Amino acid sequence: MYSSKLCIFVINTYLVVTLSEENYLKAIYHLGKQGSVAVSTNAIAEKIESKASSVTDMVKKLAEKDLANYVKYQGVTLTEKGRLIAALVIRKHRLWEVFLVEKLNFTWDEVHDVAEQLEHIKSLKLVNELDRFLGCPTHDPHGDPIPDKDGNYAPIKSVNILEIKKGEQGVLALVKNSSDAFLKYLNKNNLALGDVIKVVDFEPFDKSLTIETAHQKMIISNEVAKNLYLRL
Amino acid sequence: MYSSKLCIFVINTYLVVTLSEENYLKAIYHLGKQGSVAVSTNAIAEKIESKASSVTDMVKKLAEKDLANYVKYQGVTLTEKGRLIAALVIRKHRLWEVFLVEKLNFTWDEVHDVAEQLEHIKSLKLVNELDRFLGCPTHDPHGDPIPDKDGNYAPIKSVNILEIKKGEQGVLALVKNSSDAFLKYLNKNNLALGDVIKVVDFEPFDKSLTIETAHQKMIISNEVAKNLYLRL
DNA sequence: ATAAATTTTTAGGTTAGACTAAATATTTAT
DNA sequence: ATAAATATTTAGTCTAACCTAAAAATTTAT
Ligand SMILES: [Mn+2]
Ligand SMILES: [Mn+2]
Ligand SMILES: [Mn+2]
Ligand SMILES: [Mn+2]
Repeated sequence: MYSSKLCIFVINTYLVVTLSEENYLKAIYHLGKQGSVAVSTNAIAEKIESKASSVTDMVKKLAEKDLANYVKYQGVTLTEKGRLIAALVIRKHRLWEVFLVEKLNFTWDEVHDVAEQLEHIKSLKLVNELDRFLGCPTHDPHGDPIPDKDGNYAPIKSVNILEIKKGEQGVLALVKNSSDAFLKYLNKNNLALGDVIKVVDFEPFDKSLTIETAHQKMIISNEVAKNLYLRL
Repeated sequence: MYSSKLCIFVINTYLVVTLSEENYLKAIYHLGKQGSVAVSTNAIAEKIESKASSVTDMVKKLAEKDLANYVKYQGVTLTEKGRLIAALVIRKHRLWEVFLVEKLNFTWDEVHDVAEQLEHIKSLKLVNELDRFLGCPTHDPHGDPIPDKDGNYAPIKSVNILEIKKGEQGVLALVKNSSDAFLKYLNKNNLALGDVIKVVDFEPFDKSLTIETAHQKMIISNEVAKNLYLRL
């Protein structure tokens, strides 16, 4: 998907991207389908918890460095370079999350803040050795795919639980929301990645769902259901 | 050595110390016997590769935060708080160095730069779990002691090879210089931590030393000898 | 004891990355 | 089509962490 020439370029320029720039690239990547769809400065500001005016400044700098495409009033996309750097930051983030859960006894709701720091550590050897040490995992503790060293990952094949027919079941493979509140809700209700979940009933009134797991039968709100993805 | 009240205080204020402040605290700690002996702004500037005028600014800020004691023209020492924070940063640095060597196939000359980044990651759980995961090591890959969670470590009991009598031997336990050049010299000459080294002869002319290991007999310069410490 | 050399501080300036408030462009509603 | 609402950019500030050059203090040499 990315040329090896580009990879080598990025590897060499890699070190001159600041922590703040990495966070912007990541935000644009996440908001705009890997940076391919234009995102507004406002959307970025909200994601990054800053102000639109700060985003305008930074986005100009990214365009200057050929990491983003920016047209006034028309939003931002990523260049190939920008997209690859973003993917490599996300790769590190997710590998560190695996490390924290698998090796250091963190729970899936504890890893994100620390991974936000670790994702900025700059060392190619570190990330590649970490990958090897963890057994080259393909998914992080929340079911998100881990990009390989070229920034690529297999397309997600899980489907939202709301699109599954009554009576059918699947394995919980991905949670689309990694917020503390949501993950703690799942913990409290004994729902974890890998659980087999069966859709028992759908309530048209509030669009809630009755589901059944090995442990229990329970009702989940539409809001919760939106964030649960199953592998069939 | 540190009161637990202080530890709790530091744990709570910990997060408001910047990366740059941590580096200054570490420099003062290393230059002035754990910060107990006054160090000059020039010495700090050289260590940190900055300018004395920048150090003066920062040192005022550290004094402001009650992390350092600073009297104009008379150098800097650390307060108890400053000393503990410095020790905890060094703890992280050395634990990460162990991790890199033991788990990620780094060599002892490759770890320092990455550890310089990792030492600033802020998470109490991370450092304590890392410690446990590594089996609570007491020394890093260069033989330096690892402070415990209260910042304490056992006094070093190794002795410089120049102080050992002809004919006696010991185990290489510490290298006082972790520069790339020095560690690569040791690699090239097959000298590693844990090796048994015997002092065969001392040459008064240039103060060089003839030593013998399991693999070889060789001459080392006084410059090299100064950095080798043995456990008897 | 005084002058010279050295060290340290002060004064003033730069840059990255943030902010607020005002100006301008775009979108939505009438 | 025009006005109102919303989104975005510009202009001007701020702070942390650096810097250089000049001033002041301290140390060393005569
Ligand atoms: Mn995360
Ligand atoms: Mn995740
Ligand atoms: Mn080191
Ligand atoms: Mn070390």
